[in-house]
Amino acid sequence: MPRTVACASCPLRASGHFRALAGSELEFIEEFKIGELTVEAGGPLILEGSNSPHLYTLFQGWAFRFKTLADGRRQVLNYVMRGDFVGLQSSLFNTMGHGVEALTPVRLCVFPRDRLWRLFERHPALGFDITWLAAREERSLDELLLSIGRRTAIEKLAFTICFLYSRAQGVGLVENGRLQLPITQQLLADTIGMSVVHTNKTLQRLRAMKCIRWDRGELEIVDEDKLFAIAETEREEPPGRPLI
Amino acid sequence: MPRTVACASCPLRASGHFRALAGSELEFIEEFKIGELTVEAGGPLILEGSNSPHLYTLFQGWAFRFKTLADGRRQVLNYVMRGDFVGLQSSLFNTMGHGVEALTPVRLCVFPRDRLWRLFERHPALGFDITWLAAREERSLDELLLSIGRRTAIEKLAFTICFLYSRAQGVGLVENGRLQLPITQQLLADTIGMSVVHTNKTLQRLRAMKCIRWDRGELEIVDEDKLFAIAETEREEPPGRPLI
DNA sequence: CGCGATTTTGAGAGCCGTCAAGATACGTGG
DNA sequence: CCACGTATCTTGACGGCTCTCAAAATCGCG
Repeated sequence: MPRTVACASCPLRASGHFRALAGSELEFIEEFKIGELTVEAGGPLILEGSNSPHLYTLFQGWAFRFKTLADGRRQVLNYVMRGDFVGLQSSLFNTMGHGVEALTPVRLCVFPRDRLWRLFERHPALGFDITWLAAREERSLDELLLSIGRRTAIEKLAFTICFLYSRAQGVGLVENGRLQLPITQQLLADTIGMSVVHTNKTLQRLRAMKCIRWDRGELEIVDEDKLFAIAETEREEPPGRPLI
Repeated sequence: MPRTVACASCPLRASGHFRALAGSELEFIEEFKIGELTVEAGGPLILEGSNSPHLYTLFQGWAFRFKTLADGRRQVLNYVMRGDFVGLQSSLFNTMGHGVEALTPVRLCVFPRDRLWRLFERHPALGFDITWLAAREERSLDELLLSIGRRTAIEKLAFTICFLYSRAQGVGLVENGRLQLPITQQLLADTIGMSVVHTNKTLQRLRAMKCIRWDRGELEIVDEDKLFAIAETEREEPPGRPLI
């Protein structure tokens, strides 16, 4: 039995959450992939400021992108869930502007960045897919920026929960309306630019309002309409999502 | 005399701030371009939530990207300067998640979004360029996010000024260390997620510290080292920047 | 010169951060 | 299975940064 999964029999691809590929595209990706990487929970996946020779697609577990200041203040930029592509920046600028860290044990497909150009050349549709993913990341950041900059504490929290829930739902991580969320309140605080203490108190307001239930790492949205109304955001993920 | 400029004699391209193109690429862009658009200061360039059939490259003036909440709260996401490409989101998702508004009279090259696919297909290098631009936008957003979420008021302001100055310098808008900045304090406040009042008071602290001079819309950085130290950021723009 | 937009200043309130300590959950080893 | 240590969550008090409100001063433009 091979240690790595063949792309043709990739369980993620079979899940139906991603756009179907032409046979030749799949073949190319199969050849593009040079291995798999496993990282334990809490381990670094990409170092801030590094010059990584690899690109990755996460196919199991959770991770997060972040930036830090010299004195340790940290900002979470986004969460990395299965199907997400990371490491593009070092391919284009020779340096990663952000770090990536595992939240749970994580498994990733590894691609060599020096063959990225060939991907664009041989399979424009895959190049288009990468642009699609970059634009989607940009859209997420736009929304988080609006949130941190202009929403109130409770709105920020509601938004972030809606955002995580929608994304997780988009890749089939929600079962019976429940989601296993491996996120501490400290991390949540670093996502919305607040202190842990105030994050905690605001979270309790959302619980008291019967919007959400969240204990032992399991999130359930009790009153979806109310929560999304507070967050003032859309429920949908853009369709036709690619998977490299 | 033609009303529109031929790409081959584009003054922006001749400025030396952008990567050189192969002849066939230039020809393609020439054909890709279907016209020019002029918008007056304060006018909308792209409407939030719209489904624009066009892509644009701004070649004269300043604009900004933003998102708003229902009650009018506004967050500036980034500034659009000459050479910047806007409108990609509607090509990929059929809807713009943000608006774009002109700060000064603005001129743009117009491209039809339904021919974007052909660009990837015929000229992978140009597709790669678009990915490059998207990744660069993402990097800018990462930095702004860190700023709004985790920097103090004076650090936010210092960072934003450094950011604007560096970008403007990268496209030749800085002359004798001076930059014409068409930005009001209200806009600056909406960029860093603060109120105008506090933005104003913080700006005066930076002036008192002799870091900057800024009046009548002209910005001069008096003590570059001090300002960048407060901002805790790098001075450089990634090299090899493309222009579509 | 006059009007609207922008900048500046002051005062007071409140949201949110820091500090600190206790409670609970989780993982590990005995 | 229990004991223990560490990480996480929770709670309370207090201070201050930043907001809102309001008004005056200045700038830009016709």
